[in-house]
Amino acid sequence: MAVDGTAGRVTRRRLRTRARLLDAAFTVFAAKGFGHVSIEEVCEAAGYTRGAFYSNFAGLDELFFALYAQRAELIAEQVSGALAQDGPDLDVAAAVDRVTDVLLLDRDWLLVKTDFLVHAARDPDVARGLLEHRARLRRAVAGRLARARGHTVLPAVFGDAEDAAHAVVAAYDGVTTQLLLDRDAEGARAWLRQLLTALLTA
Amino acid sequence: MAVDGTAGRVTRRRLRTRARLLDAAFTVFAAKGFGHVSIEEVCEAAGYTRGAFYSNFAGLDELFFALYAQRAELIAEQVSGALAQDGPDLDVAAAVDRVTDVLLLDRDWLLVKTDFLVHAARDPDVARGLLEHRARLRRAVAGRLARARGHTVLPAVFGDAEDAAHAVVAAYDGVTTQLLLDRDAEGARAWLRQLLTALLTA
DNA sequence: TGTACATCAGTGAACGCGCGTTCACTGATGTAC
DNA sequence: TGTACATCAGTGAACGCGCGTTCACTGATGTAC
Repeated sequence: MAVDGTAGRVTRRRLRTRARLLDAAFTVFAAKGFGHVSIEEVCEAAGYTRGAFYSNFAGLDELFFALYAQRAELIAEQVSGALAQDGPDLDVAAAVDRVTDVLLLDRDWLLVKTDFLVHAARDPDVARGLLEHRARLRRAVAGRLARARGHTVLPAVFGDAEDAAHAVVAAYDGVTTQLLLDRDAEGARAWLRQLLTALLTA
Repeated sequence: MAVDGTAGRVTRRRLRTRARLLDAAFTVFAAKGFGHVSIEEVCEAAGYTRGAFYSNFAGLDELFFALYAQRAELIAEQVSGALAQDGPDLDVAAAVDRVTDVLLLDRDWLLVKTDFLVHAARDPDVARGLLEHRARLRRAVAGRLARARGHTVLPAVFGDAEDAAHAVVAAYDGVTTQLLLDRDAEGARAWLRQLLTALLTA
């Protein structure tokens, strides 16, 4: 958006190029990790020259951030969808299964996400953005738990639904770490289910 | 070790150089992250020329691995120490506190560890090594839990002590993720304590 | 303990490559009539 | 719908730097007597 308030004319062609660069970047970043990726590699994978890259992004960091933002938005929508799917008093177990499926399905995403975490851990500004995204997901979970409360389950030692949601996120992060190493997606899902059950039932 | 079985004479000087390179590497890796670090930077931080580096390591990967192995060994010893400290029937809470202190104290270590995780996630051979290290820690925890069982606490829905130890590790990993982002070490410790309490008591 | 010698460890300069970054140019796209 | 023109988006070559890697050399260290 320019200073005068116009969007500055974003052509179709530009959007397509940007999208292709982002898609290629996802593949390359997942395969080699941010920090082992050159602009040159991303361009080659996308089928563009480096000039095209600089016409769309200021550098690798900006591309990486855009990539993360795009995918994170996608995931957030899927999670919200999975949580909203059933009525107010249906059991939590089914919701847990659906969310678990969304979150642990794509190993490439887990890799990129962890790369981003480690990047954010060294830059407070980036960290702030990531924390906000996490807070958004957590609130969605908390809302769902609050809705279920009194109907089906009895959360354990946690004060409120926010606290319990925090625990859910921690369990998810913990299981992610294990999954990244042992590549056992089936086991991870079962294990996350078991953990959440232990945490969310009295 | 040479083929003839001799250790090939490791001089004092060599040991010192190696140690200094490793220490400098730890600082530099923690600050910038593996993948944003050049051999040149490590050498400069350590006060050596690049030739010295190549005289001791084949490349950055080898240095990084050596660094991880060294520090992981240190942590493992500290954890074992913290777990063994009290008698067979003292409460788990105190042990939890001590272990928590060891594991969440050094942010630099958490950064390097996560870098290593993300590296291992892309290389099955490296992953195997890391998984073995984790298994060792987990067994130490499981042993401690088994010792306590019947005395003080009643582990929850987990089948055996191994399972419960697995949950402890997951909780630790989950809290680590959060701590890397919000830098709230005090909160992380309190939170890990709460999580472990929720997981390990019925 | 002291000296002479052999070997080792780290130096520092040199080479070259990969790639980040820039920019004049051209073909593609959008707009006005 | 078609044409002419203006602007934009991506091309590809060029430049230069940072740094990985090598290697002949020298000062440090260890050993034998």
